[in-house]
Amino acid sequence: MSKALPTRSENYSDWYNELVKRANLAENSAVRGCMVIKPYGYTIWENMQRALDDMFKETGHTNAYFPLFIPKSYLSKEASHVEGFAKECAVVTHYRLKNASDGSGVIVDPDARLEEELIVRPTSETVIWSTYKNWIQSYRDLPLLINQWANVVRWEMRTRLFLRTAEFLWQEGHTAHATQEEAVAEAERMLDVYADFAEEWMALPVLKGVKTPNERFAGAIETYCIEALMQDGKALQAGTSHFLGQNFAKAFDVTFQSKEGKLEHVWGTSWGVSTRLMGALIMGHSDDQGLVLPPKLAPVQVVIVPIFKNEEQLRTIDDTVDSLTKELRSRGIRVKYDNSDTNKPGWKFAEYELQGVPVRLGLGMRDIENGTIEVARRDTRTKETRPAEGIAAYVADLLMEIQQNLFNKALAFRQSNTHRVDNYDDFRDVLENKGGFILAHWDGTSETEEKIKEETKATIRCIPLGSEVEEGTCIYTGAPSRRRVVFARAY
RNA sequence: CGGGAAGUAGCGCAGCCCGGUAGCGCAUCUGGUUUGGGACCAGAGGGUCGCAGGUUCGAAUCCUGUCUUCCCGACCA
Repeated sequence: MSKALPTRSENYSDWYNELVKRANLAENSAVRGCMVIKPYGYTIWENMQRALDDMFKETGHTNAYFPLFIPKSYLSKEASHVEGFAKECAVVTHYRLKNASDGSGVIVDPDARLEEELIVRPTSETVIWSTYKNWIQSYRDLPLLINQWANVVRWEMRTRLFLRTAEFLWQEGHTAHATQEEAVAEAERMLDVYADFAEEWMALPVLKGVKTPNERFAGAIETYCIEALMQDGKALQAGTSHFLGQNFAKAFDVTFQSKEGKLEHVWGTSWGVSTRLMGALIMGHSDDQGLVLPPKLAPVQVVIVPIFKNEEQLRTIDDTVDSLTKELRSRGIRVKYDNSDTNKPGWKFAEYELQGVPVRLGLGMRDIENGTIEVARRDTRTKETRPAEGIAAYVADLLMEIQQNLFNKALAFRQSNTHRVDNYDDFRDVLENKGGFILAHWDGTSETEEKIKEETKATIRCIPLGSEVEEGTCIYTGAPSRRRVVFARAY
């Protein structure tokens, strides 16, 4: 690995791409639009999965698994749903290969055409609702609260590591309820779960809101979302939760008998977050030295680097570190002791910074003599020498402080990059020169939304939940408006 | 699918205009000196120059075709 990353200010895209590769998170695969997630990156994803999964369990959900392939006829049962996904589906048409008669290699056997094509799932509503039809008969079967961890495929034209890939990993929850109120409450509850996860684990503040009809999930009545702000001033949709109404229940004829004995269609929700969260995590905190990870998600929370001139010194340091490591581990801290002699300390310092390890402890003969230890924190890039006595407790506190500090920094960044704007000129000016979230009045029509998007590339990220009513006029048409919505350019 | 650019060692690139049998940096291996912020010296290994044709005594270099990748658009979590 050679020297410095591109800087964020020079070229944000280059910086991001290089960072993802150099920090060993992921790389492009030879397979079109697909990504290889490397062990280090995958470990972060696993940490996210574990935390999310616990939250799903706490809210009463269980995991299950549904097929990768969706018969074409399933996908087309809900009209707006298929329309939304039709343009990005991978389709299986054959089930066998054979040797070419001219010996040129293997070809698709034309005799092995499938009677009905199979779609590689872009999302699983259709297979799942076709299954739910058999699982639900009575109100006693409800609510049905299921989540699946899976991969999905969307044939994207242009891809970017973690943010947009042809195949990605995600979780998708699919629930069925007896009443509309309960389903809406579920969609809102899961949005809260996502927001809590983003803020408490990823240390990223998010805006909660609902999408405009234009941006709504294909087949949903209402799409809730969380939106995060990246360091280049662009928005990133970090998670969505959909109230599906009875759309899928009707399309797949999923009914139940109520207490009163009436046959009714169930009410549905679906919600998901993907490996895109990795992109949000990277873009949200990292700097020109590399990745910055919140301690709660970091595969390694503390790295210990010995500084030694010979074998004998190393053995002395090893002994000291051994008890320190045990003490840290007993507090549940993930520790790595890198006493390899293949790289010098300076190289290790730079490398672990690149990988975003929150805390680094440096220990040499000087420290052993003085009873000290060097503590370096990744978030502020500051170092201090502290007494070795009580260092484990200090580090445990420091990790929590770093977690909080990252959130505070991200929140302060979002606040200073959120602008209230009252006319179109200012709107364009802020968009071009500052970026960030723009709070502006909108007349509520799709036409206006489309025009603004065409002219500025900015989209309505969300209509914030719980925002106060404020009389105003649309920045584009001047028509009356009763609340501000959030505009931004987005990933 | 439109508009650009690029395919040469594991990675990043030069060489191409003006044909003469392939080079640099990083990485790797060996030996030595080093080790508190990305060490240094010496040596070594590694490439049918994307692929297929053509021109030529001779092609990484010129011509034709083709494939792939990347960037900018259309599409999207």
